[in-house]
Amino acid sequence: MGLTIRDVAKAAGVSTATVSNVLNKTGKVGRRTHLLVLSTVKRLGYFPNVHARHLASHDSRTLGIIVSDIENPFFPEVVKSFEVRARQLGYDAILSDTNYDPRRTREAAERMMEHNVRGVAVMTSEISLRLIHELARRRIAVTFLDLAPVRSYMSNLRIDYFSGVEQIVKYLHSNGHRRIAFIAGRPRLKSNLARLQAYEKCMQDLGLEPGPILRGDLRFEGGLAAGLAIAKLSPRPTAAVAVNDLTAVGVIKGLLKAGCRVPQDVSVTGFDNTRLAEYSNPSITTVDVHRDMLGKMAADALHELSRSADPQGKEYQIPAELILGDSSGPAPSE
Amino acid sequence: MGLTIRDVAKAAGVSTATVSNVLNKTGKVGRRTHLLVLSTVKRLGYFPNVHARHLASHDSRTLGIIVSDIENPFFPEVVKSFEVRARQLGYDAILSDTNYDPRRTREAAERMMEHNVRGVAVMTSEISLRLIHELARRRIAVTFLDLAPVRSYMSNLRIDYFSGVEQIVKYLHSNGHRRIAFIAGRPRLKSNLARLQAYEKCMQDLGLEPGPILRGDLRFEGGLAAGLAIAKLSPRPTAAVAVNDLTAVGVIKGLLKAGCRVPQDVSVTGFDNTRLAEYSNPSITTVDVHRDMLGKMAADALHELSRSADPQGKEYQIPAELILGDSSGPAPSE
DNA sequence: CCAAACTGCTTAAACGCTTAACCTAGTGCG
DNA sequence: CGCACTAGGTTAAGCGTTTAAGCAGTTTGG
Repeated sequence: MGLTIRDVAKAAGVSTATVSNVLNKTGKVGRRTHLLVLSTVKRLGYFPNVHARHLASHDSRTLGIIVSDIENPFFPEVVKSFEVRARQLGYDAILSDTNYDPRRTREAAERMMEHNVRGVAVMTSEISLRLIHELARRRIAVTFLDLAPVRSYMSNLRIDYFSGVEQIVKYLHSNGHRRIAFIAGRPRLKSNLARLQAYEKCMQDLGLEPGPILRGDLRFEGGLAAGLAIAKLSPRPTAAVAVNDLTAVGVIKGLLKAGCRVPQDVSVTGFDNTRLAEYSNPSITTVDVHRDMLGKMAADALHELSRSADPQGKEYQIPAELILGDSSGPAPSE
Repeated sequence: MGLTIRDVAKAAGVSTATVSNVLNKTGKVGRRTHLLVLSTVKRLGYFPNVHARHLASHDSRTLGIIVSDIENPFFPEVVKSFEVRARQLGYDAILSDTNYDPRRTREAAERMMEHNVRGVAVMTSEISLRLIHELARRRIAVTFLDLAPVRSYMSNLRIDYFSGVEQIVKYLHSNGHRRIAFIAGRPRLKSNLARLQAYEKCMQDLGLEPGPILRGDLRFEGGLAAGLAIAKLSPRPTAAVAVNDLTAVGVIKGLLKAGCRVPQDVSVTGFDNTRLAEYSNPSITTVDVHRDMLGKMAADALHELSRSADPQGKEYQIPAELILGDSSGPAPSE
């Protein structure tokens, strides 16, 4: 139904190959013809058909990104910077959301294969080994978030959770806090486990006894319950380190509901530096993991992998940075 | 490089047409052969090439969605429900983010044309009339959000802002509030203007004088400034209706900073029922505009438009629903 | 001054799939 | 029995691009 390259060629009085060469900027076309073709394209309102282009060129010039939940405030910024970077590098970007569901994760990976992507950024942990192999077999570059396998055609983006947690704990310690609680997430998730372990290690390094460790759920509700629980503890912790911002918001609400002031009675910290941290009342002391950088680096890593002849996987470190908010302060004097 | 339909056909000892017919469930293949082909597909790990499929079938079976900013908490849920519904209807879905930039909006629309989408949901106001015509010329179905043009191949999703604002104002009125301020957004945006006009109309209907009307910016900062300003007004309004949740959070913070209690001194309301409303401290009284429904209806509308022979545009109403939070209460006694 | 190299274009063969047209048995029916 | 159907396939012609190969005409270098 639409215009084809043939229509443009006919209108400009050249061959389709010439039109193609102009549009792909191969530099094989003379200046006059080049301009003639461009103006014809514009005049007719022609847009090349992506499907035909990919089919003929054996190259989709597409990168995919699979996230577990676009509604999770962690991801939109990652996705956005990924797409922006992909576009800069000349790629089309497609997004799939798995909703934490392994079946949907499989479908997402299959979609990537159907689209013949050059690379895919996997930012979910629900992916099976079988799928990873399947991707590798097709020479599809992969970057993972926090997962381990640095192999051929696979790179890894590693957020420096340890440093992030360390900065929080040291900051609290230097403000006089000694009883520092931790509100954990789901321990199955590697990124959660890393934070918990970092917390334990840091506490020990400072000569403090870790704990209490409360079980959260990465969600608001878990934080709320933890906040209520902490308020009732005796001796009460003077600080609570939550596994992420959302949980921290819950903790704060729980504490307030139980009559504790934040930060005068209890300091609370979050993790991830989502918008929530800024907009919360009080704003939350948190750790920025540079989500924008994360998306950009994922795209760069995929570009790198898919380009070189010997695609050696790499490990990328993403730094973490303490962001002070109003939810933390000096420990109350005993 | 990858497997082709020919490989599958050869391995199964049938023609490529048969494989194609099996995969497309045309029902033209016998039971035995059907199963044979399916098992061969599975055994080899074959996935059809989307580009070849679309090229040959003259049908991309793809729907697009253009949003202004995926980081804006309004959109992720819309996008998600759009994609889920699109998948249910058998479509692939692609997303473009314009970042409120007209140039990027044009690029997004061009991307949709390159992908030969059957329909596109335009959820941004930065789109030019020229582009809309261009889409119409290609028989690409379009659904807009809050924009007017219900024409051939174009439908419109209209959020019932009036009812939403009316519910808020009436609720405040019934709680004794008489001086109700309004924190506006950018008046150029139709959706913002609609809320402002609804506010003015409702106030008049209740025999109240509209105002003061403060200028916000749809953002946190604008709300903050407005909150500080309201605290200083004399006589001070007892309630502030903000154009959206984010602004409401700012207003609350501004009021608190200026020493006003929320909701004891001033009630504050938001709009959109984003996560923020729930997680804010205090939680915000707001209006739910059913974002999940919005995405689903957009996909349905596009499906409808692109399917029928006479694609008459329709108007869809999205209801609005008051959600009570802790940021509002009875007016203080004078 | 001629072969070689370059410039600027055209021709035509893919790419991996769908689908219309066609073929071959088997089946039902008057 | 003969005819029309049907069920279950196959063959081959595209779909709208890219790109290798080719081909004039012009420039370059020894």
